[in-house]
Amino acid sequence: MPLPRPTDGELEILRVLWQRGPSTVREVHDELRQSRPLGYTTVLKLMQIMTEKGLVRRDEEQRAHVYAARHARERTQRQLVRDLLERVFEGSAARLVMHALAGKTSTPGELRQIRRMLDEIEGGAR
Amino acid sequence: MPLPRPTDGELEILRVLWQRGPSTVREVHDELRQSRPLGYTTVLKLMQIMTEKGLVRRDEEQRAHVYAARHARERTQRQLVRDLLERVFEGSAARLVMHALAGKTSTPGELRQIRRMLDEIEGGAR
DNA sequence: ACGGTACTACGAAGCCGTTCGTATGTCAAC
DNA sequence: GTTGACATACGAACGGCTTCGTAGTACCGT
Repeated sequence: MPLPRPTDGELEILRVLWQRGPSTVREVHDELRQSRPLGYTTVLKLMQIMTEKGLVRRDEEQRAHVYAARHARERTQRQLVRDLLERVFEGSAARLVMHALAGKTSTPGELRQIRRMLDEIEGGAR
Repeated sequence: MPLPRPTDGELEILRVLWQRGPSTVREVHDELRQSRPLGYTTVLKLMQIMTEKGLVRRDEEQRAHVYAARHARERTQRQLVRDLLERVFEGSAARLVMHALAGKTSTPGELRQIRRMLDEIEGGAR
């Protein structure tokens, strides 16, 4: 069973977990509520489903269960980029990269980092 | 009304329309059927919904209506990249780029093209 | 003219994602 | 012990996506 692509709502929760580390439903809810109104049990239910799907792990030691993202942010990001690549760019990473660079301004430091990455790729292939 | 993010099924159809140009339901269906079993009316219904949403345009001159993607592939790609950027990368284009480059091997020509793009960006900022 | 073929339109079912209300359980403090 | 605060579990409603069956209609060949 390949881990499923997180839905929009699930991604919101994962973002909080990645940023905060292991958290209770209340903590996640408090966080999310700051950007939009949202019932407590809504978050609870969602996180229960995410547990079933294997997107998060649940520690039931305490009365208030503690949830943690099952996979590191980087791994999930990589999965989603790969997914977009296949569905929309027919595998051409370069086209995706160019859209990303064109659409959003990056800092000089980031650009330098990308160049370094290109160097590594070309160096390794040689 | 901002144009909605295409669903997975809609994206499949858009890919065919971008590749083939304006097409009838039958032509799209014939194409899609080669990768997976799929009823004719399923494709029809989906394309009707896409028309309502404004994702495609429909020419009803002929008995078999001719559908065309409303927006060029590049524009939709840009939209989806931007969307992923906000939802998953919190706006950091560089992080997205690096995942894209790391995950999939690119050809030397593509890599050169990316470098040229970096040059343009830095040149413009100076 | 008739029969078959091909097309559109429509409705409905099934599943999933999101949302919330309610029921139930636990714990601490008074 | 009773009450209040707070937790989980669960069911249900609602909408959206996907799928298909059926009905109606236009066209073409014989």
